[in-house]
Amino acid sequence: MAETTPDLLPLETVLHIRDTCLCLAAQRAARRLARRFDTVLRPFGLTNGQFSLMVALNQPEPPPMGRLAPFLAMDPSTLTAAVKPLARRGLLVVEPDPQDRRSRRLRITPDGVALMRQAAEVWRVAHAEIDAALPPEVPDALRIGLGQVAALPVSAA
Amino acid sequence: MAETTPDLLPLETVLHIRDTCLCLAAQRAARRLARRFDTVLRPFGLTNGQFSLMVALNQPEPPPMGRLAPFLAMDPSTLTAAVKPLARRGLLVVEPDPQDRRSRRLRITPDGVALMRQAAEVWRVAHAEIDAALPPEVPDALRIGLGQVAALPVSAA
DNA sequence: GTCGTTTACTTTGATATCAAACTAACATGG
DNA sequence: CCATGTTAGTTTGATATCAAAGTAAACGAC
Repeated sequence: MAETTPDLLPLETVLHIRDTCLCLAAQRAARRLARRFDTVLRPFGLTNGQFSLMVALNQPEPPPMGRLAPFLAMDPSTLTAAVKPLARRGLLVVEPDPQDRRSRRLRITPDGVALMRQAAEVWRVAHAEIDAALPPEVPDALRIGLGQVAALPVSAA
Repeated sequence: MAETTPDLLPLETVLHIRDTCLCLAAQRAARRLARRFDTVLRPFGLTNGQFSLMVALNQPEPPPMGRLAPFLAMDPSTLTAAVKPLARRGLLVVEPDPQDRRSRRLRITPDGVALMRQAAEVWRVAHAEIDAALPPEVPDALRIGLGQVAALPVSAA
């Protein structure tokens, strides 16, 4: 009787991690939501992340990248990369800040606004479907909890 | 007085999306958690996603990729790519299933088990820190809510 | 048996993600 | 001034992510 399987971690450890790890739970839920929004936004050539970024640009003053990255909880270099396809399509323009030439502000263009008007409507429909598919108390509970997780410090106290 | 800003979306629309979009909230929280676990797992050369995958391999029967992808809510092609660096390091081996040669099972190696024994301990510490940093009712509420989101169908009903 | 269909996975091409190292510009102490 | 330190973004290299198209094997109807 050949030994084909190496020793494993204790089963209880594995089940404990699988059932309690918030990182895994968040990744799974985030992927599922991302795929749903990617699907409905595909007619506009936008991904869920591009949509969220474009929403954040709807401010009277074009926000500098240094404010957007923390808001989206993403690395500055990720934002640099994310801007490129949107700028290439003319949905936003990158403007150096005259007051501080290190800083770059992202300004949504009229084309970007026009696209987002339509995209916001399909967002509304898709989000209503998700809200309706969850038990009524879940969406708000998630907003509160996810907000507190996003507000956690990057490293341990 | 030059017009420098194009028309924007209605402010109330933007604020509504920003404050209620579960997709954005999940992405932000997932990124924050991912970065924290990436940090503590870095000494082992593992990312949070690699850790979750390796945890899932601790089964008496090596699971086929076709079961792992849905469990992790990821695309099969993403799993194919994720396996490569782990196989290259000898932490797992890919075994064609003799019963169905289309199917491939992922078997954790003794090296993989040894690494995961250590990694599981830092996971425990890091996760306890996160639990402690959140209001006491939040972690369980998130587990429930995130589980229900992950269980949503990929496309709308 | 064999042809069409379905299933399991891979490949390709594009974007997403971050760490580390880098550049440019501001800021400040001397 | 200017030398030093800090801040804002970018680049590079690696992995992560998915859609679309492709390959190979199993299945099912006939």
